[in-house]
Order: sequence, then C-alpha cells, then structure tokens
Amino acid sequence: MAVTIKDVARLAGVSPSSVCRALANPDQVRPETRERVHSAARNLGYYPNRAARGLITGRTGNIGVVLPDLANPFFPSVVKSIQTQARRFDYAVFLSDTDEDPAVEVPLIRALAKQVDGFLLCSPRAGDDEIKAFAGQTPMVVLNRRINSFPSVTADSADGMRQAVAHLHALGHRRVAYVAGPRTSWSNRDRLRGLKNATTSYGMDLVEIGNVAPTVEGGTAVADLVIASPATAVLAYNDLVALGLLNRLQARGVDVPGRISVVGFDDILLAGLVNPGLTTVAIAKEHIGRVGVELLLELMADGERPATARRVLPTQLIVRGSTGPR
Amino acid sequence: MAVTIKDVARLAGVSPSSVCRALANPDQVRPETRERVHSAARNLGYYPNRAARGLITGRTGNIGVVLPDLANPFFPSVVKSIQTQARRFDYAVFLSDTDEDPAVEVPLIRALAKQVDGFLLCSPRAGDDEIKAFAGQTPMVVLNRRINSFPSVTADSADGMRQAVAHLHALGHRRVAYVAGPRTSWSNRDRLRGLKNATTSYGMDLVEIGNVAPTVEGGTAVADLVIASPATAVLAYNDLVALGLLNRLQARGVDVPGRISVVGFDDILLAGLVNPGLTTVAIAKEHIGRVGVELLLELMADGERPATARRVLPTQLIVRGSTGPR
DNA sequence: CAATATTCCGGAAACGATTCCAGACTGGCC
DNA sequence: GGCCAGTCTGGAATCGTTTCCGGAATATTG
Repeated sequence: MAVTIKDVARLAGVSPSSVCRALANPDQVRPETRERVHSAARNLGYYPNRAARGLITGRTGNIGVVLPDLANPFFPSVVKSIQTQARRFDYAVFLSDTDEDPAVEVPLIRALAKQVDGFLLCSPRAGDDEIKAFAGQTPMVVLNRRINSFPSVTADSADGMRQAVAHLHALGHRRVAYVAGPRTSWSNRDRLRGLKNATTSYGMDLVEIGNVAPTVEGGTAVADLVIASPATAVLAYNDLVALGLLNRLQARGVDVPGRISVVGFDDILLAGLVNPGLTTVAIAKEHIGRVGVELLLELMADGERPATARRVLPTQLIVRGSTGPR
Repeated sequence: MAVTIKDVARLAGVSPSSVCRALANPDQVRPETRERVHSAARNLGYYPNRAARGLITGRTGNIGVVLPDLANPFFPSVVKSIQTQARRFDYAVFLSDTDEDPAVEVPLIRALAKQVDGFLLCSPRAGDDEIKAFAGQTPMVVLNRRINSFPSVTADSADGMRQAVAHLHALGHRRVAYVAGPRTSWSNRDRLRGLKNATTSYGMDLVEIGNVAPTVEGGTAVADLVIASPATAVLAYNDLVALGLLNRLQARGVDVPGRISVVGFDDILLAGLVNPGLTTVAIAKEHIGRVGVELLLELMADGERPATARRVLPTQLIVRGSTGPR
C-alpha cells in the first residue's frame, strides 16, 4: 500500500538503516548514497510513518489540546495560536472538545496520552485531584487555570477586573452585578475573586447572579434578573454571556448604557461588532497559545524538573459603547 | 515509563497475547482469565497504545481535518460537529489550520496521512489536480467543495442565493452588488454562479466587487466601493465580510437597510447579535460535519468503491433587520 | 607497503500491539 | 481408559522505523 522505508531502500540499492541515516543524519552517509536515497525518496513520494517512529523514539511529534467548547469563539483563537506555534516546531495538533463535560476530560486525556508528547489543557473543568493524577506521567501545561505542580498560563483577571471597576466607578456606578459562569470553571472563581477585591476597595456593592452556561443563552437567561436587581452596571463572566445580556436588554427596551452598563471579558471578535460595542476586558489570546506551547516544549525537553512556571499575561480594558455614566 | 501490555500480562500471570484477546475479543478467553486480565489492566491503568496498534491493524482510529482558518466562526461549528460524530465512533480528531495558504495544504496532508485513517478537507484552497493526486491513496471527503472522484458535502448555494435574490426583488431592489471572497475558494465561485443565475432570472443588475479576504477586514475594506456603486443591496461572500460592510456603512452614517440592504452567508452566531441583525443564508453547519464523517466512515469501510457520493444540504434564508424595502 | 584510524554501511534488535499457528488442556463419548 | 473434538493459551512473526554494533572499505600515517 503506502510506500515504506524498505521501498526506498530497494530503489536506492541500500539498506533501510542507510535510508534512515540519509534522511535523519545526512552527514553520516557518503554524499553519493545520500543523493541516491534522497532522489529515491522523492520519486516514490516517501514520507516516514511518524507513528512507527514514535514507537521507538518515544516522541510522536504531536501535542494534544483539550478544551471545553469550540463554539465559544475564545477557544478557536487560542487553538489557532497553538497551531501556529506548534507547526513552527514541527508538531501537529490533536484536538478534543469536551462539550463542557468534566467527566469526559480524564478518559479523553488517557486515551490520547500515548499518541501525544504532551498536553495543553485549556480551561479544564475536571477537579484538581483528577488532573494531578497525571503529574509526572505526561507533560502538561494548563491554560486559564492554575493547578499545583503544573506549569500554567493565565490572564491577570484581578487586574482586569480592577480596571473595569475603576472605569465603572469613574462613571458614577456604585452597585454592580456579576453574572457568574460555570461553577467548575477556575476562571470564573478567579474573576469573581478579582472583582470582589476591586469592588471592596472602591467601596461598591456587588450582587452575584447565579451560575450560567458560558454562552449567549446563558446571558439572555438571566438578563431579567439583572434588570430587577438594584445594579446599574453588570459584569459578565465572558463576552458571550455579556452579549446575551445585551441582546435581551435591548429586546426589553432597556437602554444600554443609559440605564445599565455592560462589561464583558475576553474581547472576542463579536465584541467590537455589536451595537453598542461591548466594553470588555481583553486577554491576549494569541499569547496564551504561544506561551503555552513554549512552556510545554520546555517541559518536554527538561523532563524531570518540576517546572511549575506560572505565566500571568496582562489584561487590558477595552472601552466601547456599552458602558456610560450612571 | 508508561504501562504496556507486557506489564498487564505479568501482573495477570498470562501472556501478552491473552491480554490482547481478553480486551479485544472477550469471548475467546476463559471467564476467569478474562477477569484477571481486566482487573490487572484496571489496577495498572492500562490503555493500549493506539499508534502501535495502528501499525499492525492499519487503522489508527484518527481522522484528519484540514481547514483554512479557525478564526472564521463558521469552521469551529463544523469542527465541533465533526468531533461529536467522530467520538461516537471512537475516532479522535487531528486538526490543521492552513491559514488560507493553499501551498501548505498538500504537504500537510502528506505529513499527516500515515497518522490518520482518512481526511475531511474543509473548503480546501489547493488546486483540483493537487488534491486529486491523493485519490485512491487516502480516503478523503471534501466539505464545501466538489472535486471529481471524491465524495463531497456542500450547501445548496444556488438555492440559497435564489431565496436571497427573491427576497431582495420582492423588496423592490433591482441592482445588487456581490462582494467576492477568495479567488481560490470553490464556495465563492459556487455562490457567485448561483447568484448570477438568480439575478438573471429576476432581471436584476449585478455588480461584482473585487475579491477580498473572507474576514471582517475584507468587508470593511470595500464598503466604500459598495456605497459608490449604483447597488441598493449587497450580498457578501460570507457573514464576516457582511459584518465588515455593516460596520463600515454604519461608521459612514449610511442607513442600513434604508439606503443599502446587506445579506450575508453562513449564519454564524454573530449574525443574530449585531444591530440590525444580519439577513443571511443559513447553512446547516452541524449537518456538514456529521454527514462528512458518515461519508468518510463509509468510504473507509468500503475501501475500493469509487464512492463519489455527493450530498447537497439545503440552505435557508434567515431574514433579519439588515434588509428592507428599497 | 603495512598498520592503524576513520568512514560508511548492513544486520539485528527493539518499540507496543495484534494475529496466526500450534500445542496443551479439558470434556464428552464410546 | 482411550480417543477425538473443542476450548484456551503461549510463542513467534509482523507492522515501519530507529539505533546499536560490528565489519568492510577507505583514508591516513610512518
């Protein structure tokens, strides 16, 4: 069927081992044979079977990416930057979407583990302990979450929230609401923590509104609760939720930002396209992926070292039309 | 390092071959040994190395997905449905983003070919001939494009365009513009063809406006050309381009749909969230992925058969606020 | 020219799993 | 008890590649 190293060897009139050397360590063979092998490989269209190679070298050349929901525009951005950086180092990407189900994460990782050299876990929803069980077994870098004994890349939510709250405070708001994301999301807890600190230090009231799915529907579902609350501004777990709020508020005829100001988180593409534009805390999505890959490559190279590097990337408030004076 | 079949065999006190049988064909071993093997595997946390298995069975259990740009929200939707369907049949997904560069497609496919059982090519940008070179070698299904000798899944653009044009015609529009997508995109040619047929049969004038990148920026870049044209309505290659137009039109103070109506294509999530909502031709994105996987599985099972199944999925005009009477 | 050092190449083993084949054991039956 | 059929199991070969080891050929040196 497919062309193997033996076919190349036969055509070039050398042994398989020489073919391997000619292609991998060109300076270990005579220029003449090297040329013969190369042209034979070219003629037959030979590409080594990376799986077979991986069997013996222990390196597959693949990295696994696990994320909760590809339909959330935040993740494709991250994946894209992972791809770009991975390809630069000749790695291919295995992608898995868990559909926000914590229960499938661990089995998925286990099933994929032998086919990849390491994992990038984006916003994993499983419990710390379940994930920690992999410590030392498979190189892993966690994105958008911090877990002991794993390197991680996170955004500085606390500072982002501080910027957002400062902005709202300056506009005269004193009571704000937070629409929380999934209970299993570390980012949600992190953002809430940052928000609480910020509102406390500015002496503002904070109303928490139930946990919702991190989707547009999640936002629309609680928009009326926000209206009914005493808050004059609302911060959402992420942009999708914020957009859901925005949509429902407009449908109810509530003036944004006149009556209620809305702030999102992530700065996905949509945020700049809706009307009014969504004020949001931007995360450097391309950075997350790139830094994640860098960390993972280091970890895979160094092997043993605990390598609990923690990169915290800056956030930046992007002010658009959805926030205004109280 | 990792636990192999031998470790399980040793712990269970049987040979590796028996372990294999106990796990793969449970009825070929005595219940007692089967139980011993299972518990040994469970205790050690044994998961077979799929790459090694693939070497001998010829099946990797992976399918490769190649697409031009994950940042276009259309593709994540498709990928997600591919994932879902693939997992149902115990397949994992290899993802590759080509960054709209036709030149990297073929090398990418070749490099991945040995690691997957088949490919789903989403909107491939490479030339027909380059792709045809794979015919018979690797099972492949093409999405959003038709290529001889490959099964394909496409949307019925012609009908979608007919619906859109009928809608605009009924609103009184007689001159429409089309903002074309990438020259290398089959969908672009297909949509343009459908549009031409529709405008001709309705006796309407069609202005074509240059090829742009299939992004928001592509749309904003030519919005002023649209304004300067005699058209009272514009159809865009896809929703991103339409949103770019919409944005720039609003920035220039052009009334939509009062002065110009805008129609997109794809019905991505954003389309329903902007203001005014974007009238667009919806494609069943989840269907594309699902049907694509189904076709690929059939193709991989049947092997030889030409299998040039061509599924054309229906399109549906979604009318929102961006279109109105002339 | 002989002895040594160096370069280059082929053979064999290995990676982890599966599968075929043959042998060992069990049970049934006469 | 002996024979046959059937069930169950272990050993060996295999997939495609890499790597180690030893031998042959070449180059270097005295």
